[in-house]
Amino acid sequence: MDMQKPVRVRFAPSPTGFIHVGNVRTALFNWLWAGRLGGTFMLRIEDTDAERSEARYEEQLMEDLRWLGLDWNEGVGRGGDCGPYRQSDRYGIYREYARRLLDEDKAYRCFCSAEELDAVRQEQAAKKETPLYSGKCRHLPQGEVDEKLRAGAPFTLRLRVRPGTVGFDDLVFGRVEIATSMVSDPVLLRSDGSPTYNFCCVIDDALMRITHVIRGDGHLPNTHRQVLAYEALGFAPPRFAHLSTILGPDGQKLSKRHGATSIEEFRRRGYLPEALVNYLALLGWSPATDGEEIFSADEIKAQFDLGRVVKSPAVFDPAKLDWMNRTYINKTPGEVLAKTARPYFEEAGLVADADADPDPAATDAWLGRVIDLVKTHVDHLDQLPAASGVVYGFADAAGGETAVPPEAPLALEDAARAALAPPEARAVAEEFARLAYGRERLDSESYREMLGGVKAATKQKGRNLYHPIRAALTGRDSGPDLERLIAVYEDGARLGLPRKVASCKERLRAFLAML
RNA sequence: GUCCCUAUCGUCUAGUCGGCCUAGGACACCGCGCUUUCAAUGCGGCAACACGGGUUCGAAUCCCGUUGGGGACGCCA
Repeated sequence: MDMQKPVRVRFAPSPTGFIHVGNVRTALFNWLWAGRLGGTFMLRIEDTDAERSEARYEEQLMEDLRWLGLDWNEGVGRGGDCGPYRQSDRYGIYREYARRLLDEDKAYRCFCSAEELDAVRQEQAAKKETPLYSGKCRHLPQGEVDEKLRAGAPFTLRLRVRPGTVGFDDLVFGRVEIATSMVSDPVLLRSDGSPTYNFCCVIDDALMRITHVIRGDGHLPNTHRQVLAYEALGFAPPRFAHLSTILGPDGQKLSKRHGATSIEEFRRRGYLPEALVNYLALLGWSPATDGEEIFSADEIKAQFDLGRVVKSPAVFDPAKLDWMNRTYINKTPGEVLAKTARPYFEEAGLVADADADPDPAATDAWLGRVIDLVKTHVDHLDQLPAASGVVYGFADAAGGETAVPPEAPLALEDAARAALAPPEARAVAEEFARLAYGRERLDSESYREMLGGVKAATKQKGRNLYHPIRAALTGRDSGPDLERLIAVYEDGARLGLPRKVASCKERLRAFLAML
């Protein structure tokens, strides 16, 4: 265990589906550990399950990692001197080691059929016994083996598990030790000659000089088998660190029915990668200092310590993720958010597709101001178009995902109508409108001047002054700061957007006519 | 069934050698303040050591048991 050795860790997913938050947290902890210690973070693809592995999942998974900023510096897509990094490209290597184990009698051929083994297991289960391999083929006389081979009988290769105990010192769970009598002789090679996970994993981690295996705690029992395999192969085992499972709010393993779980889905819904990374890092790990929880990836990297990872499973809390995402959204300037948020506005028909937009830069700049106005109301970016109703003029689809009416007229909400009902309120609104109509150009500065004019003419102030103006201008009785909103209305009106943004004068005329 | 792991507020967690813990922080929730309004924000509140035995002058912290939760027992990974 010399700590001088450069740290090498790997993330080794199977491309059998969309990658979910649990896997990503594993990748993240590997990435953080490598980053903290200035080591190598490798991506290896475990596609020995030919049935379920698909190339598109591999693509997706790499895209997800890149999006999150979990860049790997060796492995699939990056190369390196320990390749190939896809297990399906390494079968020759596994065969070679299997041969060696067989020659050294550390492994043996098992001629039991899958059906046979299954029957035995069922029998054992029925008798309430621990289902274990009987060891039937462990000591087959050589003559019998030769005979079966001559007859072309299919066989698997099993590791000969030694008596005694196996154990290892897990970086998060501590010493874990069991009697080898509790572990069946693991199958190394299937009857079709393909290698199994436990075998590939050991050979790859050894050959790729992995120093720390950081993975889900579902592998904890596998680790015993793997340690035995390391022994048989004559390799020194790496350090292990097992991460507890992430559960859904009901305490069950996180799955699709808990809502969004795939990274792809979080991205689609407008979660920021830095928020997801921050949240996931705090699931099972915490910094040594109490208090602050908002950290950049680099800040986390600087403090990350496997020794501070908790052993018990953590429940994924969407509400806290939302809070964190909100925090990041509010920290990020609208003009920056506009780049990632624009597609949501395009989809809602509020801005033209970028390639059909005569001046996309102007649109983005304006969109950034809209976003700054309404972003404190959203949990994730895909809610932005609906939250922008106050600018576009449609009635707020409260909670509605993308319910943005394309051609609806300006909507005067009941609360705004009520706010304008008293004669004094109406007088304020009309005086404001009169001043606005008389002006060529409206902006934040002229708004302040007009406000003074209305104040002088109507003798109203405070709420009685602002509220009617807000209602007559926005059709609502609450919303963002008027001074900034007015400029956004005016500039939006000049932009020629697919869904026209009404100017202040147009709004005043329309709303006052509705009373 | 057998084996392994695990157990602090509703949730994420701090608590690293037992005393500094009348158990701290964050999310959620509730209240108050700020603000023309809403949101944001600031302040405050509610809320936990699963249970039972030990060991000890002293236990959330150590030991045993009970209960709850998770996992494994595959020619899946």
